[in-house]
Amino acid sequence: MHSVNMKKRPETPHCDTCGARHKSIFCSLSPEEVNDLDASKNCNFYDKGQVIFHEGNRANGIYCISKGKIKLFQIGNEGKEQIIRFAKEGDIIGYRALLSEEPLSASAATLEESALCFVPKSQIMKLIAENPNFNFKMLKMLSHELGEAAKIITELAQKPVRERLAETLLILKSTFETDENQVIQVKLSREEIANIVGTATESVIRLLSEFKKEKLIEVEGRNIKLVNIPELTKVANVFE
Amino acid sequence: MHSVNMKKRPETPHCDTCGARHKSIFCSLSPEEVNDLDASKNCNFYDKGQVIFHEGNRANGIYCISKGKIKLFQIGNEGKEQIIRFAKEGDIIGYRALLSEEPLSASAATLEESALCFVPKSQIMKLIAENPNFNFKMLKMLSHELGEAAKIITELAQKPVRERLAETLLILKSTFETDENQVIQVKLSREEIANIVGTATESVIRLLSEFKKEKLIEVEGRNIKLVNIPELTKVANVFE
DNA sequence: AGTAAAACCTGAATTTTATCATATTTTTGT
DNA sequence: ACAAAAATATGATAAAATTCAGGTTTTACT
Repeated sequence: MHSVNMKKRPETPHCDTCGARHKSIFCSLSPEEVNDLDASKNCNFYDKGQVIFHEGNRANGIYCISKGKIKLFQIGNEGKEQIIRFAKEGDIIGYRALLSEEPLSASAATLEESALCFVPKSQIMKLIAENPNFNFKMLKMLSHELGEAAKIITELAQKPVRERLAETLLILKSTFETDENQVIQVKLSREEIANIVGTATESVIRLLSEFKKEKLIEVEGRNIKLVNIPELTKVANVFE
Repeated sequence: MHSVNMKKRPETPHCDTCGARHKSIFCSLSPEEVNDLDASKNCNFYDKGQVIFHEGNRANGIYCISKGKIKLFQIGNEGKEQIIRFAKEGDIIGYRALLSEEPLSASAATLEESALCFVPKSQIMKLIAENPNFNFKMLKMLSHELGEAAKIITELAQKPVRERLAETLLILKSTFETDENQVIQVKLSREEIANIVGTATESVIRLLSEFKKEKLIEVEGRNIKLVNIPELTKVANVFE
């Protein structure tokens, strides 16, 4: 038998008691709806670096992240990865293609060991149709994401690499939090950081060294510690 | 009395007979809903270059474009305009902020004389709540836009200016059509084109001259004629 | 029609960023 | 533990793109 890049484990939690659900778009479902959701879902475990879905494929449902960290990315014409956004515990992915009825616009891969629950299209459509609150949350999430995307467009178009990198570090902080030592709680390669910022890997390496010299950050392997956030904010040239 | 940058004219059409409505998200409303819509709307006329709404303000409704062409843009930190998207007859604008309940993420201004109907939030919310078809169209539009934004992000991050400009011309063609002479049906300054592409005005001027020399386009003032679309597509480096 | 302002154009200098080459360190697999 | 592979680092060079400066043309306004 050929090897499969997905492991199924017995300890799948019921949606009712799933911690991730309480932070998710499914947080305010009725007990009955939660049961329905649980009955329709399919939970799977993924190693670090595994692909969950591929750009261009059809979307048959969405994935709710029970545990772990995910990157969503497109492959540009020269084969270069562009990271579009991140998702973590309680986030859902794959909804854009599902709702637009277009092929998936991005691929998704895990950044660490993760557990994701697949929820079929029918279940999502049912919730949209029957639960106005859920529907409204969906509209809100989509339009929020659209606003975030517009911000990124303006920044990519107008800011130099140094500013974009500084801002990326701050965005990573607000997305994944920092521990008690101000270390960003996600491990990315220099190449992956470059694929967020939209630059060459060497540029990221050089600029991170600069930031280190300037005592803005400290670096230990893939751990990045934010030492001087006010100054980093200045470098990022953001005022909001 | 101070001058007001908005003119009201008597010949406002009823939504029922409005040509733009038939191309819009309101196209499949019931006769009763159309009456409701018409009763709630407020149609206004704008000169070329007038601002319809300002980034950062609260959204109290959406605007449906009855006639004309609109640019949506953000102002970057150095005060530079970044054009995020365009809208034309039958399109709506302002829905993102309305649905996310965030401040407007972009400003909107007319590119030519335009007529826009303002539809208050209550009316939109009623349609979303009571017309599942309308609601679904809304979800579809938002998620489609989100996909377009993701494409733009990858292109801004990865493609050189020359490719982006070529692609921008092709996008303008598909958004605003060309006349029988292959002239793109929108008039933009070189600076505005630069503010789509994310580059300096001089770069746009230089590259347009290049394209002209290479017989890809012909230029007469702000009219751009696409002479060799297959070759322009190659320059744009797009394959879809 | 005439003048001012804005837009457009072009060249040269400068800056930013990417690429290439190569060395070192770290990780991975056996 | 070891070799191989991958990731990180750094310098040198090249390419891309912006900025600046100076024109010309076009548009707008009185």
